[in-house]
Amino acid sequence: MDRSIQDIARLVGTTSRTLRHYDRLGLLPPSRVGSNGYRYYDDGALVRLQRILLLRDLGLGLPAIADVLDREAEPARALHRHLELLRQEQERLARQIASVSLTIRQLEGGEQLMAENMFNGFDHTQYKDEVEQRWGKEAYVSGDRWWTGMSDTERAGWKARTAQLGADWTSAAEQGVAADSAEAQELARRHCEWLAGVPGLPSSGSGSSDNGPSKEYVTGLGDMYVADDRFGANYGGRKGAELVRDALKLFADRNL
Amino acid sequence: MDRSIQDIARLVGTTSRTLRHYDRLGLLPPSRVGSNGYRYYDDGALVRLQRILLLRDLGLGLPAIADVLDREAEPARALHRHLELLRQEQERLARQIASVSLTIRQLEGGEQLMAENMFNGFDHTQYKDEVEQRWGKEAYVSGDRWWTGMSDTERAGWKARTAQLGADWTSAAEQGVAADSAEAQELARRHCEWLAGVPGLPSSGSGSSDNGPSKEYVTGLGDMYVADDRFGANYGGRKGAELVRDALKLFADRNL
DNA sequence: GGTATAGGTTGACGCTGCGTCAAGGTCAAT
DNA sequence: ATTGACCTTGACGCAGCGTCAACCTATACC
Repeated sequence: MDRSIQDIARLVGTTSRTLRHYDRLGLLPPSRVGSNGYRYYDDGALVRLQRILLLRDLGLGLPAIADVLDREAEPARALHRHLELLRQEQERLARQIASVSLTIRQLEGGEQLMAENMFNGFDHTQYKDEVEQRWGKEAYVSGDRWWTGMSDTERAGWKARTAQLGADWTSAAEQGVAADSAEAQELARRHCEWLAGVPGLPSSGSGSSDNGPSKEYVTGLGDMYVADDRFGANYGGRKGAELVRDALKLFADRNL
Repeated sequence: MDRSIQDIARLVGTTSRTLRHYDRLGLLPPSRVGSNGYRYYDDGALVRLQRILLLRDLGLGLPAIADVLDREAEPARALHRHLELLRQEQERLARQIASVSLTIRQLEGGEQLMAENMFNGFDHTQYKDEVEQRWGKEAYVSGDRWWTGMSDTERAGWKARTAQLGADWTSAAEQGVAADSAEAQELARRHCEWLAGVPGLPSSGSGSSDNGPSKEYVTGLGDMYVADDRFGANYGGRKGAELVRDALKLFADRNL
């Protein structure tokens, strides 16, 4: 009545290695072990194996399967939890697919679309004159190289990260957060951190630990946000831009 | 101008461990390494890192990212391939979700967990011999689609027929009908007919008009009914299961 | 100069679910 | 006895780092 490990494996369409694996995990011990060490499985073990494989096909992990089978935990509850996970995973995938599709469209859209994207995110070249005036030609050149040197893909990613910051600023502005509030100051900190990710900006300190943008740069940037509607649009309109400017100035005064 | 590993890591929102990992993979070597072994990154490295993280967020693996960045392989092509993978994964997830949902509904519908699943063609195809080994996963998939693709009325009808068959087997067993009796053999015929309605089952005829289940499949199924109490429960307990098994074997020997 | 603190370095294990050798016993048949 | 099929127990590999561990370095304060 007992069957060898291979017999069982072929019967259910798996491998002997898997069965040994399950044995070691304690998930499916053989019903009998010969004096030679051979594993033998009876019908009971076979049934258990079927259950295991069924649950596995449903996507449950081996520990979860052991839980359901051994502790008689109500399968429905476990499956409900599992379903939640699957749904989340599916959503994550859907978002990823959307991102990839968007990126592809942008890539294939050519230069035109690129320009629009650049403007949408943070078009450094658009402000060539201002940047040059304030920070000199080198700052502009290196910044421009950085930006134009990016592929469309990268620009899209930069845009995405920037968008999160913009969204946070916007919601803060809508909630009437004060510029000197902890929340706004935290946003300001993130904003500076984000700025530091842009190479070629004038740095305040030469030390490695403090290399954010300079105080002047940050305050000037805030002014620019207010002065230029295109910037403000990314931060919740005029009110948002003013919040950004004020919060940045406070933050710069205090920390830079 | 160079920044330490921690600076860079915080800048882009990752960890120094990750950067070391990328270094070891050759994906992102530091722009400079101090005599003390410290890694330093310049703007170029920062840009590259941002590209890496963007592609990673899109779900690409590190080798694929290296491909895109180093070999100047057209990103669009790589992304198209990647998109294909993502879509497949999403479909797989969708099927899994459908399966889990179905299982939950069945559980909450009140009856045996695995039994009905197996009837649906989910799992009992695993009782296959070597020749039929290529069935299985595919049977699972098509079985799932078959079931979830049915309308409610269809499902109800199928369930009713299944239940009727079970009831008839049970009453036959209770009346002590013999496996080789005309009555039991008629039930066996109905049983095979019913089986033929489940897609993805190994068929006896390779291309013939006779596409019922194979002889081996039917006898194996009978063995399973006896081996597994949950099946037996649908056919009047152990006695019922044994009747089904014996009758099926006889029928298979004679007619398949 | 000593020391506290923060940050740097190179290993190396852990996690998931097995696939895939490697080296060597066992069994049934020739 | 030999062959060939099957069995056993390790142990590495994969993806992408997290997480110690053990041990330098840099900076700053007293």
